[in-house]
Amino acid sequence: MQNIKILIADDHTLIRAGLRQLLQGMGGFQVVGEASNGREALQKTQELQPDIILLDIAMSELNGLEVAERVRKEFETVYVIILSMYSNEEYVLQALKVGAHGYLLKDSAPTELEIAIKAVTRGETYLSPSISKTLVNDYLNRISGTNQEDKTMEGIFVKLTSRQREILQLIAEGNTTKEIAQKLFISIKTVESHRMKIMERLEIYDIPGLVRYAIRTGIISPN
Amino acid sequence: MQNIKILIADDHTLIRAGLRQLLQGMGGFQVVGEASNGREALQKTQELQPDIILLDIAMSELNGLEVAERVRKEFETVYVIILSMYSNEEYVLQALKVGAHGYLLKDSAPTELEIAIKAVTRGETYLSPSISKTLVNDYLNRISGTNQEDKTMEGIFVKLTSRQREILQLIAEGNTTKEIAQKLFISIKTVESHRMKIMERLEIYDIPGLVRYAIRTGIISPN
DNA sequence: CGTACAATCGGGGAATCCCTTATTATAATT
DNA sequence: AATTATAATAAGGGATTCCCCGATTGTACG
Repeated sequence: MQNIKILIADDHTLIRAGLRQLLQGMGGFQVVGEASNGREALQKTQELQPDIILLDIAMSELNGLEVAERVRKEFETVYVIILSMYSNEEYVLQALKVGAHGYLLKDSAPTELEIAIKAVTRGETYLSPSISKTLVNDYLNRISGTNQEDKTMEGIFVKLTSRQREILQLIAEGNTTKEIAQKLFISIKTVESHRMKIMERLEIYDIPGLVRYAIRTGIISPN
Repeated sequence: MQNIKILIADDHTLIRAGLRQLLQGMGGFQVVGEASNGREALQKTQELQPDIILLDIAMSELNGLEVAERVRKEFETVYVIILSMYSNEEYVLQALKVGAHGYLLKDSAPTELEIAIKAVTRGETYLSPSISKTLVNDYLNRISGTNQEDKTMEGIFVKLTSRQREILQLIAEGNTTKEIAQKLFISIKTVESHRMKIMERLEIYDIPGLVRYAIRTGIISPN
């Protein structure tokens, strides 16, 4: 069995060096190159023809998701694993959409990296276990169904109804349940009911989490 | 010459594993432990009595700068190196202010890490070369001159006490009052009291507002 | 016409929030 | 040394919210 050739793309030199050491310590892997930004990642993919690219999302020039998309189009034989700090649904969905083979959180055990690489080279798709299953299922259902315009990246707009978004925004803007009820001329109980539905949908069960979600998805700004 | 005992504190397991491999490959260093959040970093510092702590800034529970401040106060023999993605003026200044011995960008060569650790153990202060000299000189001038209250951190760091920032972070991360009380080993009533003081100081009287403030000022990220 | 789901509302108990007050310790000032 | 200020701790108590249950109505879709 030949070594698996790997290209590491991450903005941070120390992180790249660390990953390189980690992979070399595992055996069976050969780090054939490093890239310190997205554009370089594309160049080196062409030059070095690796089996696998490990792609950080937050890179200058061209972010990891962009790189993933182009690599998938231009180099069909290269497997792409996204390495991300975040389990944001938007990122994960976008990664799936552009055809990444793996999505691994930086908060993963080293062995998980090994497992992910091996799974991907067998043609499987690997996602970090902590990534919501329902999320992925939703996505898969959606794309397998009537396709049309891809509704994937409407982000929040597919997950919540209009009313729920309205209430989420009011919550994130600091209105209390009572205030929301008054503004919308509905009962406090109804607002509570909406809030709970929102929490279930998003799988976020605390108010600060809802606020952060609203900011991430652009429903409100932090200002 | 004995091995230098190192504690690594970073939210991300993969990054920690990478750094560990990197340091072990260098020789002369012994990674005696890892911490996956700020509070754990404090605990392990006490337990393991390392010579050096490598501290990421963006950590849950307690951010790296807070940890640095406390470690400097409580464990005078431990050297502190901040490992950061950013060369933000505010971060660097704050790091200097709380008495960190080093500030290293994650975008540094592996050898720089080695150099930094050795410099620091000799009692020197090490900063990544790309960090502006003028910045540091300005700071040093300011503190050596008429001291007064340090106006450096007009942002968050003058408005809140360390304890208050800690609690604000925990609130914004979605911990309930009870959870915070348990984590800090204090009464619920005390947490409530802190929260009210924070609200008065910031003139923000709702939790979503506090969360937005924490995001604006970089105490937490929206993710 | 049945199934699904959105939007509405209620009961009731647990938990939190909000306001006031208080004690102790430490830091700064005089 | 005495005073003042402020941080960190905590309790009491009433108002409010949260959370888990269920229920009704309307609408869209096959």
